[in-house]
Amino acid sequence: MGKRTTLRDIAANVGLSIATVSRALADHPDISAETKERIRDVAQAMSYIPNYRARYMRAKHSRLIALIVPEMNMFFVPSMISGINHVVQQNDYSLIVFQSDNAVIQERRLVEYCTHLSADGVLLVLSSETSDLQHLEVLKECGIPVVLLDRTMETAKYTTITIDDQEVGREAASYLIGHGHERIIGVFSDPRQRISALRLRGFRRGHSEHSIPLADSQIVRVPLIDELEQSLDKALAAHPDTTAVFTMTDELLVHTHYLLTKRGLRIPQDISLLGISDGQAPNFLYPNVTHLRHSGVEVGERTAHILIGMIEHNSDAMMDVRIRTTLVEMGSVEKRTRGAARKKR
Amino acid sequence: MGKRTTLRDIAANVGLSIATVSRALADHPDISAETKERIRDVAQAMSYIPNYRARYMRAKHSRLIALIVPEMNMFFVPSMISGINHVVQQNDYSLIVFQSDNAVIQERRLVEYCTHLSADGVLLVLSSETSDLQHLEVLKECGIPVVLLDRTMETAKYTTITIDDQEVGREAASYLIGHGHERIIGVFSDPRQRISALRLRGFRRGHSEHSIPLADSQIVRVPLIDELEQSLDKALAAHPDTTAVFTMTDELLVHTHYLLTKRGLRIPQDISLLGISDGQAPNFLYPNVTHLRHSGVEVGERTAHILIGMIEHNSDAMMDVRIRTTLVEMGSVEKRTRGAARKKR
DNA sequence: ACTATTTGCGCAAACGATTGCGGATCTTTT
DNA sequence: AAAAGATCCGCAATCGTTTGCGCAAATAGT
Repeated sequence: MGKRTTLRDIAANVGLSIATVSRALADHPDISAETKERIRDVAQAMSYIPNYRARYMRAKHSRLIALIVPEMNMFFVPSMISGINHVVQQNDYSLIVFQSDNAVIQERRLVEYCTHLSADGVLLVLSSETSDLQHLEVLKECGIPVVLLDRTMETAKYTTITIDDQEVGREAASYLIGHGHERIIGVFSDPRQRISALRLRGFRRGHSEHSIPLADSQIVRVPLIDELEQSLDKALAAHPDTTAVFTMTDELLVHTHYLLTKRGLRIPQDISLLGISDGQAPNFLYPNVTHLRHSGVEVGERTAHILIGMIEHNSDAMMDVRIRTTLVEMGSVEKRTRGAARKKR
Repeated sequence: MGKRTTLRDIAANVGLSIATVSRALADHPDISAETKERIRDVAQAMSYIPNYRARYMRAKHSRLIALIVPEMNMFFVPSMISGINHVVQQNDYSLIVFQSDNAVIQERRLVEYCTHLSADGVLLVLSSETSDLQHLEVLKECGIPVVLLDRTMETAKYTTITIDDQEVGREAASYLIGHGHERIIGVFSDPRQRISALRLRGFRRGHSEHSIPLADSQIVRVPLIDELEQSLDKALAAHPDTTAVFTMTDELLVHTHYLLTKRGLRIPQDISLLGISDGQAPNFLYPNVTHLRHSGVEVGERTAHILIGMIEHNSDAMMDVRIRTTLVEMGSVEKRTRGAARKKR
C-alpha cells in the first residue's frame, strides 16, 4: 500500500542526489564517512528496502534459479529440493519451483516461462512424457545454462547429473545373487523411461554375468502404481521358487513391502527384499530394508553447485556426472545356501 | 551471451516506434491489423522474448509468491507444495520456495528477502523456534499479504490456515474410546509447538468427555524422532494394558508402526493404531492404518487461493480457516468389548 | 467545403536502481 | 600565487517495458 521508500525519497530527505545515496549505501569510497552515516541513518529511519528487481534489471541477471520437476513425489524429490535449496541460498540465489505434472506441454511452457523471468539457470527433471529436447533450445538461445538431473535422455547435449542407473541395476542383481538368490523378481516402473530401461538392463547384465537365467516373467513393469499388486501376484505365482525381490524406486519399494507383508510373507525369512533408495523409507519399514543408497540431498547439492558454476564462469562445458551409490545392509536380505528353495511359512 | 532482442530491436527493424511495437504485441486496438501482423512476424523471426521483470517493475508487482517452510519433510510438505503450486501456476504467478531450517534467524532473513524481491505475497509455515511474529511486521509495512499455514501461533494477527488441531485430537481419542479402547498411548512431538500442544489438549479432552482417565505417562513426547523408541518402550512398559496407540503426525506414525511391529505386536490384533495423516503413509503400511485425513493438497490449494485473493483484492481482512479432517477407516483399529484386556500373542 | 470524429502512430515520462564522467571545492605542492 | 592533486558529489544515461497524451492524416457528418 504505502509506497516503499526509494533512493529518491532518501535523496530528497537528506538533500543529496540519488547517485550519492546509492553510493553511500553501497559503501563506495567516493563518499565521505559522515555523509555515509547520515544517509544510512535516514535510510534506516525511513525503513528503506532496496528493490532487487530494479537492481538486477540493470545488471542483467536475476539471481533466480528455476527448478522444474514432474511431480512432488514424497520420495527423493523433497530431499533433492532440500539439497538444491541449501546451496542456492548459500550463494545468494533464489530457487523458484515449477511442476510439469509429467506433461511435455507443461514442461515446454515452463521452460519458456523461465526465459521470460530471465532465470539465471534452470534445473530440470524431465517429465516421463518427454521424448526430445527441442524445447530446451530456447534456453540455449538466451544463454541460460541448464542441467538435467535424475532422469535424462540419450542425446546428452546437456549437462547431466544422474546416478549410474545401469550400474546400480547390475549391483543389485549381483548382490542378491552373491547372497545365494537365484530366482529374483525385479520390480520396475514404466519401461519407456530411460531410468527404468537402464536399471533393468543392468539388472539383466548382473544376472548374465553370474550365468543366472532371468525370465521375462520375472520382470514386473508397473507404469501405474495401482497395477503393482496384480503384476506382482502374477510374477510370484509364475515363480514360486522366488527368494528375493528387487525394487528400483522408493515408491515401488514401500508398496512392494506392503504387498509382500500382506501376503503373509516374512522378510527376510520367506523372501528377501532389496531396493534403491535415498534412505528414508528403508528406516521405517520393518524390517529395515537393505538398499543401494543415493542421497537426494547430495544429488541436489552437487547439481546446484554445478549449475552455479556454469552461471558464474559462463561455462558451457558439458558434463555427465554420475552420483555413486552405496550399499546399506539392513537385514532384509537373507544369505542362502546355493539352491535352497524358499521356506514355507 | 547474445543479447536478447528487445522491443527496441524490433522497432528499429520494422521502422516503427517502440511504443507501437509494444502495443502491437499487446494487441492494442490503436494499432492497425497489418502493422500488428508485420510486427508479430518480425518479433517471431527475431525470436523476441518479453522481459517480465522490466514489465512487472513498471507495474509494481512481481507475480512472485514466496513460500517459506521449516524443512522439506517427506510427509505433508510435498503434497502441500504441490497444491500450492497448482493454483499459483494456474493464476500466472510463480512460486519461489525457501527453507528456514527451523531457525528463526533464517526465517527473519528470508522474510526480509521476500521484501527485497517484492514478492506479491508470502506463505509461511512457522519454524518451531519461532515464538513471536515481530519479524513479519516488515511485510505489513510493504503491504505484502501473508498467510500462515499448518503451524501457527496464538496471536492471530495474520490470516491463518490450519486444521482444527484441538478438535482432531479430541476426535482421535473419542474414536478409539468409542471402539472400546480405554488405555491409549498418545505419541506427540515437541510439546512447545502449538500444533502439538493443541492436539494433546484435544486428546485429553476426548478422554475426559468419556470419563476415561489419562495418565501423564500415557503421553509420549518426542522432540526428536530418535527418542521415540525409548519413550515408547517406557510408556508401553508402564501400561501393559495398553490397547491402542495414537500418533499425531505422519512421521510419528510410520516410526511408531515400525517400532510396534519390531516389538512383535500385531496390528490390530495385539494393539490398535490411529494416526493423523495426509493419507499416503497409511497406504503402504501393513495393515493400512486408520487415520484422520487432512489432504496436504487441499491445504495448499486453499491457502494459495486465499493468498491470491488477498493480493488481487488488496484485502487485508484477516481470516482463520480450519481445514476439516475426515476419518478414514482402514483396519488398524480393532473394536473391543469394554474392559477386555490386551490379548497375548 | 468546413468542421467533427476516428484511426494509427510517436514522444516522453515513469518504474528504481547503478555508474562513467565531469565539476566543484579544498588541500597540497612548487 | 598559480598549478596540481584529492576529495566529494551530481548529471545523465541506461536496463526493457508500459501508457497518457498529443498530433497528423483519413474518414465522416452537415
